[in-house]
Amino acid sequence: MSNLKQLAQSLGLSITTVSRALDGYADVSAKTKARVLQAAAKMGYQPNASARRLRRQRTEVVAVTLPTSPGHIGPPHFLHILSACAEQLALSGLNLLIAPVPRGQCELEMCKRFVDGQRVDAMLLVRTKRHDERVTLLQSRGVPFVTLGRTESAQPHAFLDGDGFAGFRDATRRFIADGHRHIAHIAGPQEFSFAYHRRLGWEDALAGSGLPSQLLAEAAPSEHGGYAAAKILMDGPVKPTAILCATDEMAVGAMRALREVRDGSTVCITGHDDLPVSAFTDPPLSTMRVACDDIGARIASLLLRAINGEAPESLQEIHPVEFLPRASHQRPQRRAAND
Amino acid sequence: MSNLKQLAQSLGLSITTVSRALDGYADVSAKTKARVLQAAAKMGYQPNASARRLRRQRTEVVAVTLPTSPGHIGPPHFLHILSACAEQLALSGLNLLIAPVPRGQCELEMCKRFVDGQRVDAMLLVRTKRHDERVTLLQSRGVPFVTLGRTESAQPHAFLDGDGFAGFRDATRRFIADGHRHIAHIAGPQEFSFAYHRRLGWEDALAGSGLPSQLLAEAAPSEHGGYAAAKILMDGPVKPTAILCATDEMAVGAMRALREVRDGSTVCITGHDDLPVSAFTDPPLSTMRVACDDIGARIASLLLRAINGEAPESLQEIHPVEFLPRASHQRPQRRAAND
DNA sequence: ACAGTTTTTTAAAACGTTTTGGAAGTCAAT
DNA sequence: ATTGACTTCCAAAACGTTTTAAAAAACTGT
Repeated sequence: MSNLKQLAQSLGLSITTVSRALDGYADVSAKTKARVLQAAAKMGYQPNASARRLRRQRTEVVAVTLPTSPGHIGPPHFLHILSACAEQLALSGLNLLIAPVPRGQCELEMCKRFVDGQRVDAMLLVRTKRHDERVTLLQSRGVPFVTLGRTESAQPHAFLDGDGFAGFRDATRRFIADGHRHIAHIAGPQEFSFAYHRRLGWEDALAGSGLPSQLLAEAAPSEHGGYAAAKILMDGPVKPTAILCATDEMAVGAMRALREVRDGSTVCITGHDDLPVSAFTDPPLSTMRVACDDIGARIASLLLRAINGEAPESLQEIHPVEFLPRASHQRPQRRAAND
Repeated sequence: MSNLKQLAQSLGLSITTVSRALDGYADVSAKTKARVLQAAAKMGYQPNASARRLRRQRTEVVAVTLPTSPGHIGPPHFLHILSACAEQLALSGLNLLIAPVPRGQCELEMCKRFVDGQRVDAMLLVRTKRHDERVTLLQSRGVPFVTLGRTESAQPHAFLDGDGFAGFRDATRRFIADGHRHIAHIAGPQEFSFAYHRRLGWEDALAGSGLPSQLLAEAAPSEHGGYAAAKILMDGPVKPTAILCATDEMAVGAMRALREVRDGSTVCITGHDDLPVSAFTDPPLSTMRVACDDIGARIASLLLRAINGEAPESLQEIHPVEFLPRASHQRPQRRAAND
């Protein structure tokens, strides 16, 4: 509505002086500075974002494209992370822009528009694939970016990841120690980095104990995917006594499938992500989470450092995954009597 | 990277001609247009967004601030809606910008920055309150906007809402018809428009049958809120035999509280929103949803019409709410044997 | 070959900011 | 009074588009 020119005119000052006063330069007298600040506050002046961006050649925007699988938007736990990340970025004057990817459009196209249209200073990539063309694109364009989850890109890039391999390996070992011999895994689509590493962890533990790893089902990372996969596993010749699910959502689906098998046996189950709902399932779902309270903030910090030109090699973090024991991973015992 | 000037130079044309060719004006010869288009495609030219916005005086951006309650981001079902909305907006060249509100910052401040910084052509408001200061702000600024949920603003504004009143009234009547006499309601914070109307619906049905409406508990719209509220209700002097929860999330929490009461009785329960998880709880949660497949698209359409200057009075939609019967609202019967 | 008409191209202004490089004013020291 | 240093201010350029208004070029029919 109001712009610098009007503000300057109303004060009898030049545009330059007003601009500098607002930006807190030292070469404007204390008196005029106060006058300008007051007037600006009174008429609610806010600099026009487009003009500022055009002149400054930076947007102060970090974008993340949010993939929306058919009828399903990325796991809710992304949003907690993004929210924390936005909060931290805001401290440095950066805005986080979440852009849902329309079903028709491919995500790469969207990245291209952001980058080539110079709409962003940096990008955040979630749902990274082992071979991710978004990474290739951004590397070729020289745009700073951070991925949530590793990739197998030849050229190093900034990322933050949880140690899904160790998490699933250790959880599997725990089942083995508990006497389980038929331990299944409901895996996410293996092109995704996170799903791949989790499967590898499960396999590694089984191999370490000389157990076979044929109780594997791959499915969409949703309740329905977990449900369908568990159905298949329970209909197989060898019934699992324990199942590790790649995500909590899948575990919730799988639990329903297990309830539908009424042979008196109990199948132990675990998930990953610690969704809010997981503490409220029946039985409460034992799960895992990246053992770091502020992944969001850490990602923000990586982004800032990437924007400042730090080398990708020094912007890579892998955080341990912690196990959250609740009821669902334990053998029946007196669970029914307790909770 | 590349701009119009470079493109024009490389073609031996003026900036004007190139620009007009790309925009498909009729006053540029077919031959040169083809030449320009080809060259632009080859060097991957994308107009600089800031420059274009500055000149055009519009941003082609619609923003929605996403409130993030402490440690909790707005219900996941918002995101489905937003995603569909983004998809539809994209068809008209508009981008949907989701901006999580940092915990420290108040949402109103954020709206102000968007509006006064001329960062948006319109805004979408979710989690509307009965008396919403964001509405007042936007009205005073004359910025087009649509709210998801009514408000009690004196001045009319564009909105889309579900008929939560009728939904909860009818669900309550259904319980009454089933013979229930102690029907509780776990309500959301009453400053929120949706929570208020749902409670009114419940009360209306009770009053219509001469039943008292003292079995009311208000709580945060989360699993934990529902859990705590149900605990209180079940500890009261008069135990409910049925509970309507304002949201599915609250219902999930309440179901856990009900499981912890082991007196052999079964309490019927319903939610609202039809979250993905609700079909997988035990028992599957009977719930409600706005009976409209494409709320997101409808919101997008309202936004576009608001941007085009249509009067708010003609941009108000209230959609019926449909009941989704699953198992949780039914008296025990042979539920255990079925699923 | 010329005026009239239509098609095709372009120079220049504008959008609202930031920033560069001085200019004008003030003050102290000579 | 003049110099130099310092403070305070400002004109003008620049960012990359779109758009207005007009120039140039290419056709008409005579």
